[in-house]
Amino acid sequence: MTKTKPIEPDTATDDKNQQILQGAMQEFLTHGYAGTSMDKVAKRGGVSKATVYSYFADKEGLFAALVQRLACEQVYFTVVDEEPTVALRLVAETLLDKSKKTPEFLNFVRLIIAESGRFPQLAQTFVKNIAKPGIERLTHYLASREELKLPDPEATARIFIGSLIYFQLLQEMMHGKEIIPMERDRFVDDLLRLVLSCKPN
Amino acid sequence: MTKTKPIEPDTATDDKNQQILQGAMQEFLTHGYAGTSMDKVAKRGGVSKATVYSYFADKEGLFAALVQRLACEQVYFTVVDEEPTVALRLVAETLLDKSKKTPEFLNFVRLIIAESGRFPQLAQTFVKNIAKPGIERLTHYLASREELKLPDPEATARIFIGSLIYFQLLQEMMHGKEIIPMERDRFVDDLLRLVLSCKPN
DNA sequence: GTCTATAGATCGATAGAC
DNA sequence: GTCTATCGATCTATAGAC
Repeated sequence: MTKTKPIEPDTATDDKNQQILQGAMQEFLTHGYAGTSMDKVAKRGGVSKATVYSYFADKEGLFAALVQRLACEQVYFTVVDEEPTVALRLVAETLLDKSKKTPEFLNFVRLIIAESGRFPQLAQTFVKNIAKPGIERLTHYLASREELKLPDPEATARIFIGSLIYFQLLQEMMHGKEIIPMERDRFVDDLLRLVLSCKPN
Repeated sequence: MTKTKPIEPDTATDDKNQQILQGAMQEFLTHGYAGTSMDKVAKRGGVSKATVYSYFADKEGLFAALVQRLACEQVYFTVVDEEPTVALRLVAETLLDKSKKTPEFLNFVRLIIAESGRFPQLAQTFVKNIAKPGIERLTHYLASREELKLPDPEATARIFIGSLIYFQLLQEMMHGKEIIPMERDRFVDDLLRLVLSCKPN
């Protein structure tokens, strides 16, 4: 903001670097990897194309840097230490609200899936930084609640999260809302019923 | 196969048409929409580029025609009329084996998700022709098995299918197998336990 | 009908001025 | 460091020969 630039050790995140990544994010999230041009990235970031290439080796390097940054920032959901009916419903609603509160997240997931064939290690970055921690948090919670008597908390955690992600995938990402509509609460109710009212034989 | 071409009314599916679509399929499924060039489509189909444009108006038209065809051919899974432990396990294993038996299917789902932002109506074609019938078949089965006493068969069907799709998405499509491994049977066992051993309070 | 050849635009990446 | 200008390749789509 200030015109006089304060003494800023170059260890900090560069200003232009952030500008470029910001512009790159909008382009890649909207048009995908192949559909994004370095010209538009430069224009969107308010710099010249040569400047982009002075900060990133090539298009792949820029894309990888962007995915790394987004994968570090985003958090799927958190689990509060309350009784299951409260905590699990909160997890479900957090997940289902995620695309409303941060609409870029839906596009980010779409982008990762779209490029998971051509950039397998970027998909693995997503799994490692976002999906895995989420599964582990929920697994830990389910295991800690002994009253649930779950024989396999990790499998149940995957079922819980997976069915919610699929719901979002079908209704929002693939625009299935109008074709196979279902109220959010109705789905969550049945999911909670399955996990909570289930006792091993 | 025969050299002498039999009298074939042009109402039937054209030969060149099929060649082009076949070539287009390999290219689009591998490289996505923006990453596919009409030159390569033509080369892969064994025709010239001008011929491609004589059969399809433009790149978007070709892509739409391909998705329409694939969405009509593919079938998610079928439900046999056996007792739940048998029928549901068969559904689960059919779904999880789908990508092994027809590896193009994984790429097809990836492509649909990848382009669901730019081609929403093609995603809806997928939902209408593939996802919705699958959900409806399983819903009908779950509702017909009164011993399950499921209060909301459709929601349960979505949970069942969704958790399986997510498993495939994470383990195979996003290459999460090595990062968060889980045996297929262990996951299916827990999913069946949830659905089968659950009685309403 | 199907081809070759090519137009016109845009791509990723770089050279050279400042 | 950042810019403008540009290269060679590749893109979608079409014109014109056969």
